[in-house]
Amino acid sequence: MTQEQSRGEPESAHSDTPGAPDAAPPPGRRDDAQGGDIHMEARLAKLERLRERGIDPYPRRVIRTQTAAEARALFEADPESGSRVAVAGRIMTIRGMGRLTFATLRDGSGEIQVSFTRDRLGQEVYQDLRNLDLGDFLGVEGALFATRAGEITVQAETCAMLAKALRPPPDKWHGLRDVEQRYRQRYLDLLANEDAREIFRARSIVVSAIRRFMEDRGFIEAETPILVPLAAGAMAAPFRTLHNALHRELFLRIATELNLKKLLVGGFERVFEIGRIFRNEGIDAAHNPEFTTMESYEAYASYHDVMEMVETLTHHVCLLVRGESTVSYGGQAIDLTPPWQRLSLIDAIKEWSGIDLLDSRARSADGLRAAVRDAGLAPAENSSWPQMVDKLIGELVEPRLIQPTFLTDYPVEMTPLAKTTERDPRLVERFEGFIGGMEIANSFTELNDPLEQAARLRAQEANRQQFTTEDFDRLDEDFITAVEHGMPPAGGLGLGIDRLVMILTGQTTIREVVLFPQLRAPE
RNA sequence: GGCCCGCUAGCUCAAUUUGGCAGAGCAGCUGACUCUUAAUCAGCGGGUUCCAGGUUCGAGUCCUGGGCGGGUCACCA
Repeated sequence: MTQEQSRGEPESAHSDTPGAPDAAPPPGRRDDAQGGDIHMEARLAKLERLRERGIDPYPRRVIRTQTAAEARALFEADPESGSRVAVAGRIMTIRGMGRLTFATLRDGSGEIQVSFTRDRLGQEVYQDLRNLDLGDFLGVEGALFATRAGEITVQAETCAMLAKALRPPPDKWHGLRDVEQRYRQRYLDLLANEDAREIFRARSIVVSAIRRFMEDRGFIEAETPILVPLAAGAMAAPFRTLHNALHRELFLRIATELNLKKLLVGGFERVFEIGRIFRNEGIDAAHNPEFTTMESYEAYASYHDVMEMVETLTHHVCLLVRGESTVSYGGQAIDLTPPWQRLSLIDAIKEWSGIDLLDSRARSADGLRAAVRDAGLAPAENSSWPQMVDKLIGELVEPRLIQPTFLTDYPVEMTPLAKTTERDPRLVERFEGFIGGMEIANSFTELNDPLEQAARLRAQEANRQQFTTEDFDRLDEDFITAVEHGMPPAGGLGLGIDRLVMILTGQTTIREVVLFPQLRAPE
């Protein structure tokens, strides 16, 4: 290292060996589960040696005038100029050959090779290179040149330790494979695996593209409470928590729906929220207990308008992320170009199960249960009518909807917040959007009749009593009061961001698109 | 919760079939080397084989129980 330091003992002539290694900590082996081992001891010894040489391993100031990518571009623009640059990054590889050493630095823009020679740096500083390890952050200043092999390289004239790493990076060749460790220590995954970096870059693009798309359409973004006195607006079990000062039980929201609708009452005509919601249920390839949705509400629109918006938005985001309209998912080519297929739920179930949900025999829970059994499924003994419809959709319909499809017009029993259709009061104006056999969107023409809304939610409460499950919505009096003040007709939407990112990045488990997915507690 | 698979050096993996001294590459340490890029070459150190029992002369390997992870089914938007 150069800069201000380098007043050590002149090294004994022949050996390039720096300080004696016997100053290392006691050799007792330990392993604190993270590599508190020989590697860490060696690095701590090097850290100490740097300090003895008067070098701060964690300096406050950094001189960087180019990113790695900028430095390379500079050289490519004019290979003869010998431009001087100052780059900084993490040491990914280092190769010493006597009095010449090459290292590869990586920063946020990419990688660049740097070279050190004893001739240029002097013996003392060159010796200090022995205190470098993979993973350390280093700053290098010098002229650009191309090696015989053509690699653009910074010929170091000075170099400075920017941050010493005490633990080694993942295997530089194999990367990090252990799935659990990839999730628990995502930073190592990002460090080692370009694929992982790409997924989360794509996710960032998706979120920002959705936000811009909505803003361009005149929607304003809202942030509504996550801690709520009643978890309503969807059918799911909530997480509970306790507010100490209020001595009150609170819940984590399971949807942003009801508060956003209150904003419609308040006069905002187009609102959306991108945020985390929480559902206390099982964890699998398609479910993480906390996940991100974009919900939007548009006054004077219907679910037909929302359908158009969803297909346009999804296609737009796909183009931005992938540069084309198609994605490959689970070995199938999927084309997101609008318009997407529209399919009535009643027709879909009739076609794939033979059951006509509007037929009088299928209207009762017992009648439907018999029909579902005839269709080869095994509904639970006391399952409710909506639960069995849900099962039919999940087992027979959803897996077939690989190409983007809107499933439309659901039974009123399973959708308390949507307006009924004009031609059939047993159905509501609702659609769900499916891609790759996975639900990614849910939308209604919102129910704005306060009396009917209250009655429908009371029916949900009654069902929850009868079936003692969480599969029914709750009656939120504050929400009813708001609707009683008058809510404009509106089209609403819930879009699953995580699943959309899965589709767009070709991932088949949600954990690959959530930075820190929920896992069981260690130990 | 049921079933299946996995857990071996810091990392990635062998050895498990047929019970018989637990190995390699990378990383680490020592040395050589001025154009490497998974640098190379020589040498060295490094293991509670996830845990606890059991069978056996002998267990990484077989048996039982447990832990953690993954997959799948069930549950669940």
